[in-house]
Order: sequence, then C-alpha cells, then structure tokens
Amino acid sequence: MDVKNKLYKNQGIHVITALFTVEQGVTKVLLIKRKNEPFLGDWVLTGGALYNNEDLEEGALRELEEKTGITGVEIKQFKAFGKVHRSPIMRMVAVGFVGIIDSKRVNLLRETKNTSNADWFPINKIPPLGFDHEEILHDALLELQKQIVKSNILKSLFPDGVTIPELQKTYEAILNKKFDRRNFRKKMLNLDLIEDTNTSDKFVGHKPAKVYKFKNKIEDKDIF
Amino acid sequence: MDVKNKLYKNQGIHVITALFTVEQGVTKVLLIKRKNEPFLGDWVLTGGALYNNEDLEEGALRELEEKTGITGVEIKQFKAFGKVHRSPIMRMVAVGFVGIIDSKRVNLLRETKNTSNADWFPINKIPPLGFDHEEILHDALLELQKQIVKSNILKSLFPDGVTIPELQKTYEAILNKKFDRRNFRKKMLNLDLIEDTNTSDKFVGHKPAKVYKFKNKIEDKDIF
DNA sequence: ACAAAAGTGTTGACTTTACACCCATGG
DNA sequence: CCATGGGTGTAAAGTCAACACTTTTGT
Repeated sequence: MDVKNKLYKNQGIHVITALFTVEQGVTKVLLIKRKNEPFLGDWVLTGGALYNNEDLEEGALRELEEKTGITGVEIKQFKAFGKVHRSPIMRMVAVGFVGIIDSKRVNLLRETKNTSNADWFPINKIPPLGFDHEEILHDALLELQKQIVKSNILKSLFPDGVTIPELQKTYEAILNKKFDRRNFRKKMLNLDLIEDTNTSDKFVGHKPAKVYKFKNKIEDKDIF
Repeated sequence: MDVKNKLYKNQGIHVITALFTVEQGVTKVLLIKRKNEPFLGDWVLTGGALYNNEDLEEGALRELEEKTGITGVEIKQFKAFGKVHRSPIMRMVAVGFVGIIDSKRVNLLRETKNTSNADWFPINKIPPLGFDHEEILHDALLELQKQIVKSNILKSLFPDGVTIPELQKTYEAILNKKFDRRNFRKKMLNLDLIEDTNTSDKFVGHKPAKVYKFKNKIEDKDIF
C-alpha cells in the first residue's frame, strides 16, 4: 500500500470511551474539557489517538487512564464512527467503547496535561460536545441499555457484589423505567447474569438483602 | 495532532465486507483472491483501504463494487478489528460490514485489476484467509445470525418479495437449525419484519405461496 | 413493638410448542 | 384424480404481568 497516495494518506484512529456511572438513581457520563486545539475548551468523552503499538481496547484504556487516572474498568467496543469531517484536523476514524464504573471507587484526576475539569454529567444535562461526541454518546447509551440485560457489563459497577434492590435502582436509572419489585427479581434471576454469594449486606434498620455477584462468563440466549 | 509523531504516524483504515448469499440451502460468502502483496494469492473478504473523501459505509460499498462489480447491497457495520499486527505493512484498523444478497441477481466480475477468481464459498468450506479475515468472517456470520431475527437485512436477498417457505429454508441455512413449518410461520409473522403483499408466487404444481416483503423500517423490541 | 425495606407465591393472560388435517394448483 | 407442497387450528406447557402479605432487622 502506498502511504503517500493522497486518497488515503494522513489517516488516524481515535479510541473513545463513554464511561458511565450511576449515582443516587441518576445515570452520568464522564466528560473532560480539552486544553488543546481542535475544540479547545469544549467538553468531550475521554479518548484520543490510538498508538501503533497497542490494540484498540488497550488504547482506549490507556487514554482513559491518562486523561482521568481511572483504571480497572471493563469496556466493550460497540461501533466505529467515520464521517469524513468528524475531525477538522485530519481524517480520523473513531472506535467507540462503553463501560460503567462506580464513581465513588475511583480517584478521578480533575486536571491532567491535556484535559481539565474531568467530571460526571447527568445524561440529561450534557453540554455541547466537541467532535462527533454527541452522536457517540447517544449510541453509547443505547449500547449500555442493551448490554445490561445481556452481559455482565455491570460487574465493573458492583465489583464486590450487589443486592437485587440495588440492581433494580440501577436498571431503572439506566433504562429510565420503573419495575415491579417481585417481577424484577424473577426476571433478573432468570437472565442468568448473577449468582448467589450466600452473604447479606450491612444491617441498616431493616431486613438485610442477599448479595449477588455478576458471573464472569455469560452465554448468549437464542431467539429462535 | 502531530502526524509525524511515530507513536501514531502511518495509520490507515480498512473497510471490509462479508457478503453472504444462500444457494439451495447453503450459506456462502464472497471471497476474492489477491493479486498484490501482502497476502498475494490468498483468499480474503472484499474490502480495502478507506479513502479520505468517503464515509465508512461508502468506502465499503465502493470497494465491493471495484473488486466484484456488485452494487445495490445494504450492508451493516458490526465491529472494528484493530490488533497491532493484523496487517504486516502498516498499522491498519478494519471496520467490518455484513450484508446478504441473491447471488443469482448480480453479475459477479471474477477478474478485476487487483483481484481474481471472485467466488462464493460455502461457510463450512472456507480456505485459509489472509490478514485477520478468518476472525472477521467468524464474527460477521454471528452478526448475520443476530440480524436476520431483528432487522430487515434479508431485504437485499429478496428485493421482490419472498414466501414464508422460502424464508424458512433461508433461516434454516443461516442458523443451521430446522423448524416446524406452522410455528415458523407464526414466529415470522410475529417478528414483524415482513408484510403481506396480496400476491402469490408462480405456479409450480402445487398450491401457490403468498408473497411477503420485508418492511423498510423495523422497530427494536425491548426485553425489559 | 414499630418502622423500613426484603423476600415470597398465586392467578389469569399471554406466548410457545407440538402435532394432523385440508387446500390449491399443475400435470 | 393424484402428487406436491402451502396453509391453518388447537390443546398443553411454559412464561409473563399484576398484585398483597409476611419476614428480618435496628431502634
């Protein structure tokens, strides 16, 4: 391949992560403020240019750590974004990842070399975003909504286990719906995403809830 | 962004399409033989380098046409592939697309400038493929299996309409399962992917089958 | 013993599966 | 009128939705 051919010279790859959390029933996403051109001063999702010596997911995790200090997340690739002018500088294709984590468990660096003011934004109060990150965020949220009912993506949010009532609040926040407690419990157990740990949560003035944990491997269910 | 930084200079994007067909109950995929290095003489999926002036899907369709003469397919992006050494020449990230078409309706160019011997291969008789195309094909088939039960991707295979018995053969070929005729019909109609056309197919020595067509818009179904 | 939230079970509605007969057409 | 494959109905099993009472704990 001829790298000098102007049809495809000067291309690059972005790895972008929409990292979500849920705080008191509110779904939030991590945004950072850019300190460089293009889009200087604009809010964006965490991410940046993929290096030549790393796989896509590695790059997304490195960018996440560099720009926010966050490590130990599980992320899932969900879509590539490649409109011709999505970056004003050169031709960049973005590979989007989604993940979710407990914001209280991470030490968020609010200032780094290239970013400032890293913070969690409620998904219904998102400021204008640079690049095509509004589109990426929109698709990421849809992907998150799909993933929570068929993968163990929420394992990163509850690494030490979770009770069914906690899960219900989380699902209600992410899916923006209310569920019947009894039916939610049955459905959750049927989805086969979690397993019993034979422990109960802390005593808080009422009957303690059983603690479950997300399984490590989830198997796909067939529709046909 | 500094294009000279060796951490991320000389990157490029592949757009790769796994184009399927079904012939007499056998699922096949379109492969071409490379005439250039790298992987000269190897079989690969259709695709190539994305141009700077086209979106991802445009690029995939252009490559498909250039290398096989095929036009008028609907394709769906399903995943990006970005292992560091997936291309031996330079760092390339591939964006994978999947589509399906009736092989009898297309005029397949078996020879082009860069490829030769384009042909349909049964998915259980795939030769060794160049690049990481075996992985891409594997994932593409899984994606196709998902798509046929929840999108109108089969519209490209049956642009003029289809009968339920024909559909059943197609589903059985792609999912590699057998279904009960009566229940298949009910499920198919319930999936809400097709609609009645009030016509019947050709007369072939038995009761003619009703012709349905795939809807243009499909709405997602919720699990919760 | 009371407040607060967790846990559980049943009924009716709906959906899915299994299965057998009749129908329309061409030859 | 027969061979071929298309179309339909029903009963039993299973799943889902709606709904109210009992349990465990801390105070």
